[in-house]
Amino acid sequence: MARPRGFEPLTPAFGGQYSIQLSYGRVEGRGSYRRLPCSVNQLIHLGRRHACRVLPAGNPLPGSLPVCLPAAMLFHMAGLALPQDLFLDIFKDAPVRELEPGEVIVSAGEPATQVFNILSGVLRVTRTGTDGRRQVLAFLFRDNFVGLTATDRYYFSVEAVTAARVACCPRRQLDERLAGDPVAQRAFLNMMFRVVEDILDVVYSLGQRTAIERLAVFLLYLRHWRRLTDNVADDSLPILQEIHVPMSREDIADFLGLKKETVSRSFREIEERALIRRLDSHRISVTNLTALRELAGVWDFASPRRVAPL
Amino acid sequence: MARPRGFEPLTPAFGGQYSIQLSYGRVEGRGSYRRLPCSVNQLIHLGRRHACRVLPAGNPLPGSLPVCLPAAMLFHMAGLALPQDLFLDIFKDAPVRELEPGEVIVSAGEPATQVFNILSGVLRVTRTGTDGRRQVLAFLFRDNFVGLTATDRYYFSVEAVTAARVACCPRRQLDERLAGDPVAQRAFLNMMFRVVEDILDVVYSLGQRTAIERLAVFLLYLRHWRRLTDNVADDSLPILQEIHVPMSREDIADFLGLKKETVSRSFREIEERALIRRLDSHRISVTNLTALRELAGVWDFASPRRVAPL
DNA sequence: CGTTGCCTTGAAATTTCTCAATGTGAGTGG
DNA sequence: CCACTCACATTGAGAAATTTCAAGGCAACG
Repeated sequence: MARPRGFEPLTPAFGGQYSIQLSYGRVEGRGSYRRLPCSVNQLIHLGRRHACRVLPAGNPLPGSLPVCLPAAMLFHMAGLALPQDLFLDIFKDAPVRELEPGEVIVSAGEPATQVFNILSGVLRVTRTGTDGRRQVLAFLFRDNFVGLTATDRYYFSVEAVTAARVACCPRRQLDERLAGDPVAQRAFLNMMFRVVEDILDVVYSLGQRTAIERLAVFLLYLRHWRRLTDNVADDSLPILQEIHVPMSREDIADFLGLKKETVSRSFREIEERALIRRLDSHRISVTNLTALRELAGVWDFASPRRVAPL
Repeated sequence: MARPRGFEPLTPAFGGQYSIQLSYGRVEGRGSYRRLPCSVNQLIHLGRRHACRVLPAGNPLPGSLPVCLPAAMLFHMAGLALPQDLFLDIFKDAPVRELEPGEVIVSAGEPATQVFNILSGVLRVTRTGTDGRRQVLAFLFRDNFVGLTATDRYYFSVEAVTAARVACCPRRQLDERLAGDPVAQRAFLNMMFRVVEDILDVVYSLGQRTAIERLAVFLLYLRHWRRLTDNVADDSLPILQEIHVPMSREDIADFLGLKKETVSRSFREIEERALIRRLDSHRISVTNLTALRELAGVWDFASPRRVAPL
């Protein structure tokens, strides 16, 4: 089945129920990557020639409602291995899963039986509404941890953005570890504080910043993570001049609360202001870091990550 | 000094440094409520006749940057007293502070020495950027707890929206309590999970929902809190038909990432669709709850608040 | 060398914001 | 008791930002 001109390709395969989002229209059905849930003509007749993406329908969770509710516990670790990350030893002998781009390791609605630690690669944490709108809640990098929830089911999905390696550990094991070790539990709690702070920054961004400012913050955020994952101590090292953008424009858009076209245009505007140069669509060279920071309103993310001593 | 026609009144007094925000323009200076930091003519000459509000300048924190960084640890308790809220006894003999509307109990940048438990009234948690943009991170209701941070300074401000009563307790006391009682610490950790879930809902709202949808969610959220604070068991009780909106349009706007005019217009649109009636500006009568829930995409907030048993 | 899977760009539509003016209800002083 | 002021709230009109829809562009791949 050839893709008609103007149609965008579909995102990689999922299993199960789909909703096809055609900017405001919606069809439901079953299908997989190569096989559309309905004919292309049917899509066209639905009013728009611009089928965008196939998303798994956001599953309403038992006892609660689609999206606005308890979403997830996820969390960023401090990045660099800090002394208080004491509970990490549970991952020492844990089995490692190799992920292909697009592969799903956590599906919203499934029982939350496992927790994960990212060894390499980039993943995204998403929440999709029943109407197909998707919010990327976070990107996960090396040494990030994800999977714990307050309730017994995941309220978010986690998919690989790039090829990735992930250590998997039964959730019960973590629970037991924390129950038996108050120090580890305290470390865990401290990390939660940082997570909350990080998410509140996202709230500020989404609520107050303009599109171009959000993108500027995002670029600095990627630069920051690059620095952490590669253990670059010096902030001014030339290797940091280039920012690697592993995720698609669509992922960025869903993270920043924009549309992919707006993300493209914001990239262009930042480039026109001579703050960056686009080497290719996944590599950015920063030509004026100071101005980029000013635009973002953020100097650096390497702020007090260390937790106040107990 | 008479207020010229067209000018909006200034918000109540703060101490210290101010920034006057006149939609995009900005002056700095010192002053108090009645005495402007500069003459009205000076304001007018700055370009716009529409002085809006006096805000304390968002203070850049030492070692980090203005806004995007570690913002705050705050958190919502489950509302109803749940068995796992074991650490609350530290507030039993704590001194109680009576707050007037607008009174500040936590200022961003100050050392984080106290934690608070709300006994009655409504407060708001805010983060203000150096350019005067303000994001309301959360509203606090009865039995909410606020004040703990990962670092030793507050990264947010807390002010009273209505008259309120707040129990104050030294932070050290809470730290000691948690250090000595793993069960309380686990309860605390579980509450943090719920906080993260709540905040991620806000992220979804700000990123994906339209103005009118955000307002619909917000109304349901207020209804939910009314239910919790007043211990209304039955969701369909007529007392819940009326929603009390204690905060100003500006507060709502800064919470939802909109402007106050947009909030007003969204209220009107929801009213025109016959989902609500505006009794007065602080009281809303819900005429079609089902439709309101559909608009919000949220059925209820009373979802799994209880944490999975340890 | 055409297909595939993104990315970019343009133009028009829509939403939200800005600016300005007016409305309202609760106090307040004459 | 009656203006008046004050502190918001509402509304309208035009501007700006963002999204929608449409059409190409480009690099990788078989």
